[in-house]
Amino acid sequence: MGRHAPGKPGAGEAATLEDALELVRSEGGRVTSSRRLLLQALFASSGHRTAEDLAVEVQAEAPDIHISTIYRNLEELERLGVIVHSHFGHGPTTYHLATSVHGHFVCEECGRLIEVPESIFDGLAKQARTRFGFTIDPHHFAMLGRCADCS
Amino acid sequence: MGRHAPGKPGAGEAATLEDALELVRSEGGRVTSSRRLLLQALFASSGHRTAEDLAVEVQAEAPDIHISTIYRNLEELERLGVIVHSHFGHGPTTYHLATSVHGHFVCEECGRLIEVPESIFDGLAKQARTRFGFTIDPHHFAMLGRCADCS
DNA sequence: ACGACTATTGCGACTCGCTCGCATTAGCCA
DNA sequence: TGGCTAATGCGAGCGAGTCGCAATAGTCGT
Repeated sequence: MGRHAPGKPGAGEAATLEDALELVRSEGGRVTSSRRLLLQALFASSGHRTAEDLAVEVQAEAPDIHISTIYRNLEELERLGVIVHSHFGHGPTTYHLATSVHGHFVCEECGRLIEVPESIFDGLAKQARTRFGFTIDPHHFAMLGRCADCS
Repeated sequence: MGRHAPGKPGAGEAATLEDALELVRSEGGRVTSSRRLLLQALFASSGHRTAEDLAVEVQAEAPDIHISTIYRNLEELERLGVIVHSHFGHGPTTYHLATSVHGHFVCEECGRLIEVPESIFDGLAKQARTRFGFTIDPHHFAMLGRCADCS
């Protein structure tokens, strides 16, 4: 816990919806209803959500909120460090709160997602660094393969 | 060496263009000029090629060959085990001969690609299997991060 | 060498997941 | 209350494929 996407100045974390809105405000952003609804959706379920998915939920409350607004807000919230996104093989980008960063294994056959502690990548990270000077980011892209049921 | 994408029945490898065409023929496929030109392009350079990229090269010889034909042939050649594809973060799918399968590190900042031996994933593979019953496929999707220059 | 059979092709239309420009709306602060 | 400008809705566009269909062309048996 306590880690977020690296490198962005002014990034911070938010444990509650109000914290997140406060963070938006403190950066000169405005608290709009689309922002609030989007954050509500994100805080309501702890899982991985696609933009489409979130749009449907937000639009249940306010049907006029456009998908492009969702994307723009997701981008902004990520810049602020409130959320992070990951890619699971084929299929759309998923977003979740930055408070729970972890690695992902995704089954190429059935699509099943397994959340794994980032520490499982420690050995690989070390080798990558010493042998190739490369710093891996195990969170951003999932590791693909086959789950127990499919292999 | 000697390993290819797992699981496909009838899969084989081809060391030369003629071997590959023979394999196509032996599976009831036809040796067409688009097939031959595509394989020529693939054998000519050992790197990672996108479909677009290959299309341009093929079309230099035969301008009428449509991009959809390229995609269909790439799919078929992969089914036969002649080539494999990988995904490098954002950006299009890349294809290369199955004779050199390896892992990939891709820099999220500058896009640089580092080819790494699959053995670097051995420790992770073992942990993934014992702790989660998950068999990783380190070739299909690249591991993202930062290269020495960008970190 | 000739058909017939059917794999393959070219073409165009379409999808998915975004991304962008632009005119309008609406937060926020004085 | 007004003004400044961030944010929004809308629609068009884009990259990377994917698909149905009618026309074409390899291959094989004779």
